[in-house]
Amino acid sequence: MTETPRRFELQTLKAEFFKALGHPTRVRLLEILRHGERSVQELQQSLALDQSVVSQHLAILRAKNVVSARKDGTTVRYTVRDPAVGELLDVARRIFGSHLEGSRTMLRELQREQRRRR
Amino acid sequence: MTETPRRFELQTLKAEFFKALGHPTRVRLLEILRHGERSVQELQQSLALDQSVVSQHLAILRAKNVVSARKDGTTVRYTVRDPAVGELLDVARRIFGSHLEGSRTMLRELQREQRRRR
DNA sequence: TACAAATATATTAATATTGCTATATTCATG
DNA sequence: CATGAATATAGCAATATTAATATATTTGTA
Repeated sequence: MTETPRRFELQTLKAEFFKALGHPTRVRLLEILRHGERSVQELQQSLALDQSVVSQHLAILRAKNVVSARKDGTTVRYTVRDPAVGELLDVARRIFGSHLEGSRTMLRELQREQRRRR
Repeated sequence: MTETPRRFELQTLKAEFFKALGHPTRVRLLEILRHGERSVQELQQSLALDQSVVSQHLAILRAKNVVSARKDGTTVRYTVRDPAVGELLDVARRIFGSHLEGSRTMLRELQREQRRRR
């Protein structure tokens, strides 16, 4: 019953978790949610995105256990499940604050890619 | 010049970074590399994977500036660019250590999915 | 019951990522 | 310069993710 997950599976879990954070919209959602509970509507307004888009990304975060939902009448309020998620975001911020050369290069590349795609 | 919002791009950078960690093989690579420099060969042997598979994942980590490569004769040695990456892995570990219910559920789901796929 | 508000889910076409296998590239040495 | 060793990259089919739109579901209220 207390069978410890094999190493491989643990790493898959971690990977899945990181993958859940691997989308700009979801990062934006979490940057808001880390400061407290928010309804879908509030999130939608903050991000200025379509309702279904927001719900879809929230569903992904829910599926990966990053956030949890609480129903209150017809509105659903989301919270970050573990405050450690905030730490992840902070660490990421620090990383891009520190070795700027790398991130600058990445920025340029991202911009070039985006241009190419239009 | 239309100046694109800076915040958005920062979050895209973060997302790209997390995406780089969003694969079991890459998590495994980083769990080794965080303890010090390793050659491709060493990594390949530790993970028991094909050479080209390892190189491909290393290329992705390089592209996202997670690791850097140093050439030494015909062998290439990789290191983690920022020790903060180790912190990310630790935080992830803590997350899966704490709210076990969630991760257990995720584990079961992952296993079910894997079975379904065969 | 009917209706509106707030969310969620289904569908699907466009893109992106994976996992292979095969082929290049780079570098040291005879 | 031919060769072998260590890495890297190309090419491509199979999957997975995304974005956009349409449709459901759930809940409160008249």
